[in-house]
Amino acid sequence: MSLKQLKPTESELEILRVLWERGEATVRDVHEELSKTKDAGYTTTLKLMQIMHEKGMVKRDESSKTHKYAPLLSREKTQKQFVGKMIDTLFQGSSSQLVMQALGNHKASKEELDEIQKLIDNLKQQ
Amino acid sequence: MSLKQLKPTESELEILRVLWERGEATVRDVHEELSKTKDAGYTTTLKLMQIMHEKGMVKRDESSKTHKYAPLLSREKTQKQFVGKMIDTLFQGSSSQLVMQALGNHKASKEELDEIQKLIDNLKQQ
DNA sequence: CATTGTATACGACTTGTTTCGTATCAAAAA
DNA sequence: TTTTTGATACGAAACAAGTCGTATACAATG
Repeated sequence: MSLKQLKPTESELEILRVLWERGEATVRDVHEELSKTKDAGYTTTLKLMQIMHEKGMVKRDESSKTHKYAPLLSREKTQKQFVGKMIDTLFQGSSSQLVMQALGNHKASKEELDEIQKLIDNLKQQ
Repeated sequence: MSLKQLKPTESELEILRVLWERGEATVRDVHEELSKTKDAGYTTTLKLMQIMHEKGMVKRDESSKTHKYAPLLSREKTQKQFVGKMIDTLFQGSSSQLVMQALGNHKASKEELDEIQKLIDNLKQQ
């Protein structure tokens, strides 16, 4: 029953994105942030966050009237989970194919490329 | 109304995976392949593939009693779609972060690493 | 104290996905 | 020709996600 297999939905990921960024946020914080790109009512966001709380994805500080939410899933674990799944179903198990896709279609700065190169050098040494 | 915005579900991706691999397959082919890792009845797979046909995700050759299905979404386009989405929602828009994640957690062979290195060299030149 | 504004709780509706039972059809086997 | 086998079609149930209306609580303000 660990957190490992909790798989956030699309909307839950959007909320988590905000929580990861801020560390902690109220429903209104999150809702305002999401409103920039999406239009759903306040109670929709509220309900979603309540459900996430039930599922154990976020923790809730109820000490004041206005609850504060914080993520329980780490960004890293979640990234790992999704990347793994994606490599399996979409890239025939080959991480390098995913890498080529990502680098080929989405620009990265010279600095980022340098960093990746460093990582590759490291991996090759082992 | 292009194919661009068709977003395959989890189950649809599994079916597409088989179709991409084989180029063309019957419902039974697909179902047998999926049975290895999943247990759902034959008619479930059938229905799913019929719906995919309605949605325009696959084409269907009905010239013989046993229909043959083939993908209409390309693997590349679909990969691109999902990778893009993922970079946005999970990697703050940074492709290199996704790359680091993928390389860090999932082994790649020396040959693959070489290939990636070549790609990076190319990208740097521009 | 009454009103207003801002919260949470909760139930219910809508839409989409997955599942499967059953009907039907056609070709191959008996 | 009758039966059996293997295929598609189709409807409906089960489930899940997302949406929102409304009830209710409470504190700040008038």
